Amino acid sequence: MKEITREGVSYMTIRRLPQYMPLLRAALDAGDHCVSSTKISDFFGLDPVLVRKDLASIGITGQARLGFPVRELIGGIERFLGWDNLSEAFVIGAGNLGRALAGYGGFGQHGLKIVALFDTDPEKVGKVIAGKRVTDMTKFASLVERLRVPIAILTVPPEAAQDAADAAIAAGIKAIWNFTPTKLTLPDAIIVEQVDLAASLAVLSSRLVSATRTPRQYEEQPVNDM
Amino acid sequence: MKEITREGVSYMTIRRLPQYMPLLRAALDAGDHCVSSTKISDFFGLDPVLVRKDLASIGITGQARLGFPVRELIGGIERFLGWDNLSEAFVIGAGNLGRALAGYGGFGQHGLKIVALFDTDPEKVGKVIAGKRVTDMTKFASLVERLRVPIAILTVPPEAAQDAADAAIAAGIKAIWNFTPTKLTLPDAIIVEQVDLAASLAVLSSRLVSATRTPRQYEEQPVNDM
DNA sequence: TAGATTGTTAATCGATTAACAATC
DNA sequence: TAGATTGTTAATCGATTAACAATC
Repeated sequence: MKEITREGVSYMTIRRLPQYMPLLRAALDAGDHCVSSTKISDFFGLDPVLVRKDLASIGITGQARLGFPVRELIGGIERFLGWDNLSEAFVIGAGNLGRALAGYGGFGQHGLKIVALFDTDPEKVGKVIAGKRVTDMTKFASLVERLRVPIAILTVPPEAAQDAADAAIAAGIKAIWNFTPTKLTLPDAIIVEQVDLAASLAVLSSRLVSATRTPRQYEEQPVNDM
Repeated sequence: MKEITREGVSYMTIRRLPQYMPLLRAALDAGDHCVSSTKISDFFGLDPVLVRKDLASIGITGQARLGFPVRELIGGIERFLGWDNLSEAFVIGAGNLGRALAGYGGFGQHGLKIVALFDTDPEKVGKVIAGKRVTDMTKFASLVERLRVPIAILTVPPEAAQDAADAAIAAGIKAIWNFTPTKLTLPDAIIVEQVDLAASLAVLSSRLVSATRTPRQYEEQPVNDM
């Protein structure tokens, strides 16, 4: 088992690594023992050197002439991302978005296990979504402590986001995956990952404007990457 | 009305611009005529020069000693992003995620108007979500053509994503906001913006691994930005 | 061996930060 | 005027790409 490096891995590399996984899993299913950086890069329109750099930066090496051993590659990426051990998460906010995330079956492959949803609305409390119970928010702190849940997924209305985040931190949550558009002010030690739909939409709509208002320009737009 | 530049605006700038908006709207509500780059940058932990560069790149200039006129600033950003004219969108896939997006009231401020949802499931067709009707997917093409809807928001199951995208393009859709984890293969002229939750989760979980497996490291992690 | 592929070192490119003059 | 703030030019930093030697 190779040593996984942790320092010196760039932000962009971390974002690309999970994208490699479906291709690698497909290769494994097809019975391939090795996969070349060229095969990976072709699929994503990347430079093969970039793929090798990504893999080298987490300590995975290939073999000249053969490529990278698929099984080790998958294991290495999973280990680097912490996807080899499931991390448990609570969803705060059992609206449509919270329920959509709770119902998504794919997070298991990404090392995430949603355990329960929380809400303040008595109408919602008690319901079960994809096998996960909607629990009253008053029980949040004690359950975080008892189950040592490290992650809160925030899907409350924007105006409730800061309070919910504060409550989560007070309860001992280590990381917040924030799906609300609210910018949170939290202690530095807390890990916050923002899902910024406004930014994503801005990229889309600014390209659309370029394409429609000045048709000739859209071929010169920066490539999709996010 | 100042001229808005379109070329030479970086990807990161485009992603930051919408984040400035809530602060600017708040300043406007508070009756401020001007806001300085320092005030904006403080709020986000950015360098004030970066804010000025962002604004300069879309052709907005400030006044020494005063800062930037709030009203012009808001107008300029909205115009650059195309948020001054509402773009209409169809949601394909009326599951929890599609319904969550259809029910979100904030897109109007971001120049997006969700007009209807589409699904193949007869159980869902006919229902109304936040005033938007769930329509049978068979009617998609004719409605895109009739209403000249430029944007499709893709919230179908992963395995249905490519087919749905192909259908959208065939119908005349110009841009796809893809919420599925499926990498789409589409003509170059089509604008695709990927909401990549796996990438976002990878950033979160790799930091969490660093923090828990090697506690001393987490202070040296790259800053939040997404 | 020959050739495909990796891994490393240097060059390029782009974005951010630093320094400082210009302005109101 | 003095001082806060902008805008520009240069320096730094980081990520990507190019060139090429090493390897199986």
